Amino acid sequence: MDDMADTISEALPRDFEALRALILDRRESLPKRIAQVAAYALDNPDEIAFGTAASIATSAGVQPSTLIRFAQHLGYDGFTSLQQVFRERLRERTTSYEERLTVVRGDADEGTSNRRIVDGFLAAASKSLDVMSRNLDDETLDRAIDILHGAETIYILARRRSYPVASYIAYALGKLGVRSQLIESASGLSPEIISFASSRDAVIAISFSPYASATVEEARVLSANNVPVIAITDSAFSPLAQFAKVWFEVAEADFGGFRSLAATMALAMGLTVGVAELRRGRKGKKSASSKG
Amino acid sequence: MDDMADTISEALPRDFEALRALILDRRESLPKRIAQVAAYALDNPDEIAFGTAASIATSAGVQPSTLIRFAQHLGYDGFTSLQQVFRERLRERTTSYEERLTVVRGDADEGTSNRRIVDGFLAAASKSLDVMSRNLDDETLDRAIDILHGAETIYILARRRSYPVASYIAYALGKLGVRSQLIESASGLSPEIISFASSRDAVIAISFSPYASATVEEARVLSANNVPVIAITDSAFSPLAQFAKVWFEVAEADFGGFRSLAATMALAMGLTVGVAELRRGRKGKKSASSKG
DNA sequence: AATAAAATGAACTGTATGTTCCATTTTCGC
DNA sequence: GCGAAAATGGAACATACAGTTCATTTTATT
Repeated sequence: MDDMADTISEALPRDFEALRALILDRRESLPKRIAQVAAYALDNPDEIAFGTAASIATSAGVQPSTLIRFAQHLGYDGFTSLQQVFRERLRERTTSYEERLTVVRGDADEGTSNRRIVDGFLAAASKSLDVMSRNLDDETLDRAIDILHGAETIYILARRRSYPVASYIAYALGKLGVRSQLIESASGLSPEIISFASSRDAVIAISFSPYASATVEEARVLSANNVPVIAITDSAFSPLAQFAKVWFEVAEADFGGFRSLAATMALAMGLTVGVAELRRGRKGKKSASSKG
Repeated sequence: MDDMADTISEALPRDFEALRALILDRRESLPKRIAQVAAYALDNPDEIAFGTAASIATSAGVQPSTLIRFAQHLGYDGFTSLQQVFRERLRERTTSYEERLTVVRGDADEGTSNRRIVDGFLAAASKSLDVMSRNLDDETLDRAIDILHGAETIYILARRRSYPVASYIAYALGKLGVRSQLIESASGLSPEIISFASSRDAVIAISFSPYASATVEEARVLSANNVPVIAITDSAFSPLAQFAKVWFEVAEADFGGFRSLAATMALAMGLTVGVAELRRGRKGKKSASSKG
């Protein structure tokens, strides 16, 4: 049955993704120490890429020889060949914008000055996404979506710089069939509209320093009327953070005095689609069911 | 005068950026072969990070010993210490989103399903920025900004999904002291407002498939009245591309049917600030002067 | 043009590294 | 519970590597 060293024609992985899949696939059947190395490898791919067999073995808590055995178990002829895959991964990783902007061979003038401006905004956006990806708390997100899920109408509060996000949320919610009401600064009807909101509704309030007074005031009123407030803001000292039931701290990078909206947008879309998803599959009401 | 090996107290670079600056700084004064290595190093940092002294020397077309001399010229005590800097660079490079989404230890369940949705939007945004960074043409950008620079009033045309971008442009232009007029779908006044536009003005029209008929129609009318149109759209087949004086092709990645706006936003900000910059320093009218 | 100084090429060397080997322990089948 | 097979630890081994050295060439100085 077992055709060990014979017909290993299953082309052994040359790229990291395939290797990772292979390891996860065989995880169950690996010997204890080998599995220990496998786990370490997937958790510390950079270490494998850069370290020496001895140093890796030490920090993984095994003997160097186990590393070779691990590689051979997977079909590689030694640790070195396996290490190549981990190095390739770093090679192929796309360059970050910050780097692309500075790591140009010539002293400075790469592209026109206009290009440099756009690059600056691209870099700011990229950085913001990065920070968001690291800092976003799963539980906060779940609580926010849970609250929005139960709301009859979702009110959206934002002015000035935050307004584009609000308008996008309103548009997306509309497309997804979720009832929402955008509070615009233009219309003087804000007080009337707000007075309709009840505890069965919910509010998404978006505001960054310097906080638009209208947004803050309206959020305060709504909160006082027991309408749950989800706030997207930039610090714990934000007035919105005080009376929000759930609040997100979003740190947007800026360029030339204009802060990015990329991370806020992504979060907004996540909230929107998250709510819609939950409403669609009403059966699994609270617990977020894992779909495909 | 020259205090060579004596007082090298100028802390030698431990991070790549500083090293790069150091190399560029001394570029002129380096011996031929050393300079050859320096150029190769900045062009192929990944090779330096992973290769052996011998392999690098071969592909750089020098002797291995030259690599050591290069390192020592910069103040490092050997090739290995220099190589550490190149390796650190790869280590610190933030993981891309696509990777972060797939390279998770467990089979699938990293974070909640809501988290996965937000991650999806973050990844889409990141990808969009990446594509934009690669495809944006400097000349197109310069021409667009040049046209907008000469405009008395900038009209902004966008509906539905593109509307948030338009509202952000309007906000930013306002803050920067550039006269602009946002054409909203809500107000039935569009035709009247549009009729005021002349060839001394300009239009930014934003529309993606399926193109909002109002945007297309209004852009057509304006173009017919000799108002120059800058279009931001998604393909050469877009109706906007036909009568636009300058048009940008923006490929936004999507997640769950909702396309990102990150790249469009960055471009929009670039246009906005680019125009404002140009207007501020009116002296250097056409050629983009290098400031600071 | 002659001399000194710097730079370069190429072989050599000590060391650090991956790998192999074998004794010991653990796991599994009967 | 016994025996076989697999897995593991640890030391010995071979080699591939960075770094050194020295002869040669190139560049600068007088």
